[in-house]
This record gives sequence, structure tokens and C-alpha cells, in this order.
Amino acid sequence: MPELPEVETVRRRLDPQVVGRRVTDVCILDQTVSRQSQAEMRALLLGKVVRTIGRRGKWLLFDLGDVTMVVHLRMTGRLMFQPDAESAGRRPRFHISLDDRQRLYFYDTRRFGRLWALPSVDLPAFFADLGAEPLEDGFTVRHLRDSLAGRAAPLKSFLTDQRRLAGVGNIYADEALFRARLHPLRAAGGVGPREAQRLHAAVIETLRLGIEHEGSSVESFVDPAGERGRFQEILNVYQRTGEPCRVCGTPIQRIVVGGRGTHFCPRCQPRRAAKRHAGR
DNA sequence: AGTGGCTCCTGGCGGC
DNA sequence: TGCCGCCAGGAGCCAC
Repeated sequence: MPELPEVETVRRRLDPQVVGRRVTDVCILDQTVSRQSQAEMRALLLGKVVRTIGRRGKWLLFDLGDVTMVVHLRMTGRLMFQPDAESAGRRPRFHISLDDRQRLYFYDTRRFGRLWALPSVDLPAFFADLGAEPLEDGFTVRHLRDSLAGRAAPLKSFLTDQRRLAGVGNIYADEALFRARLHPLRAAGGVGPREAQRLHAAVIETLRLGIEHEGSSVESFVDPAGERGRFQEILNVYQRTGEPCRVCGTPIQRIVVGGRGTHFCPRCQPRRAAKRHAGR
């Protein structure tokens, strides 16, 4: 399931092939992919040159100057110039033709992915409810502590709530909580200053590691060249139920939090905050 | 306002 | 062997 590292990997792969190219056609083959019609899309996109490909959280942003095309891969969306073995024979949900005769196809088995074309001036409003970008300077320990404060929601739900933090999904939330040694059911507001510092570092390190490994291919994620990521090879807890913790050997447990499968080490991530010695 | 629960969607898998 | 039902989850919507 594409989260920030997977979307960033797609962005980096597409960038050199798409930037500078002019959009010559847009075909919507599955109308449920967008609230906008093919005619609306064409009116906004045709003839425009892709300036950059950006990313905000899990959204990909094709900057066409006064217009931006926004794509969300959701669970199974793939943007590819050539169908790979899995996509072959399937109908893409939309495709974009470029002036170098390349065509970018959107394959999406579960059909959760979405496409928008909007005036670039409307981008701030479009992302008004989206939280901090965890790999940018604005995401500080202070910022994290402020947004954790007073919240009753479990840490797992907090991390995957896109209004709090942009780009973290089920895999990286579980992995970041393991790295921070925090139990997924701990209340966000109950996290102490030092724990918040650990969580801040863990989120950043986990996402960076994910990008370095070009994402996790646990579902069917592949980049636009059909290549799998490698982060799944170094997962500590996600989908390792019953397997020994890589740190202490305790079997990894699976629970459901907010309706989502959640994996953790019951020994490394105790339910109760470690007791402070009242010493002195 | 914040939180939790439901829904969408389909391939894959367990169970009988 | 075949088929039924369940599971996975990002985000939007709704209810409390």
C-alpha cells in the first residue's frame, strides 16, 4: 500500500521521464477515478507542459503551471509507461499521452485511486486539512508535541491520521512505533516529552529508510519501471505476527486498532510508560 | 471538535 | 476440486 516512501519513489522515477513533456491527450476509462469528466480534464490539461512532479503526503502533484494534476494511488494504484506482468491485459483507469509519444497508464486493481485536475491557486485549499510533512523542516519535536497534546486517540490512529501527519500509513506507523519503543494503544496525549522526542526521530528515520529502500512491496507495490521496493526485507514488526522480535526474540503480536491490523513487540513496546525512578 | 465506525473494491486465501 | 465468505486498508463520510 503506497505510503510516503512509495509515493516518493514513484515521484523520483517519473520525474526525469515526464518533466518538460507536453500533455497531448487524457483518457478517462473508468469514470469513478475522478469527479471530473474527461472533457473537463482535457480542457484543463491539454497542451500544458509538466514543470515538476511534487509530492504532498501520499498525493502526487504534476505541476503544469496554472494547473496541477493530483493523483492518489490509495491501495493498489500504479503509474507505468509499460504494463508489467501483473498489469498486462488489465484495463487502465486512465492514461495520459505525452508529446514524446509515451503514454502514462494508471492501473489500479482495487479502484480506490483518485485523480483531480485543479487550478494551482486552489492547492492550499485542497490540502487545507492535511498535516505536517514529516520530512520537512516544519516537522519539529515541538510541533509533534503540540499536536499530540490532549488527544485521547491511540498513537497508532494518531500517526495514520493525515490531518496530524501527512504520508504515514499502516506499515510505517507500526514500524515507527517499534523504533520509538511505544505501544500502539498508548494515548497520544499521554506521551511524555522524551517519548515524543523518540517518536519524532523514529518517524523521520523510518520514512527515510523506506525511501532509501525504494518502498515496501508487501501488497503489490512496484515503481513505474515495475521494480519492487526492498523495505519489506527489513520490517521489524509489520506482518511478522508470531515471529521473534529482532531485538529481544519475543513473538510479535497483532491487534486491531481503529480497524487496522497493528503489529508490535509486547516487550520492547510496553503498554505502560516506563516507571520513572523518583530517586534523589 | 475529536473520535470511532462504516464503506468502497477486488484478489487471494482458508475452510469445508 | 470448487465455491463461499472473509480479509486487507486510505480516506471520506456519518454519528455521537
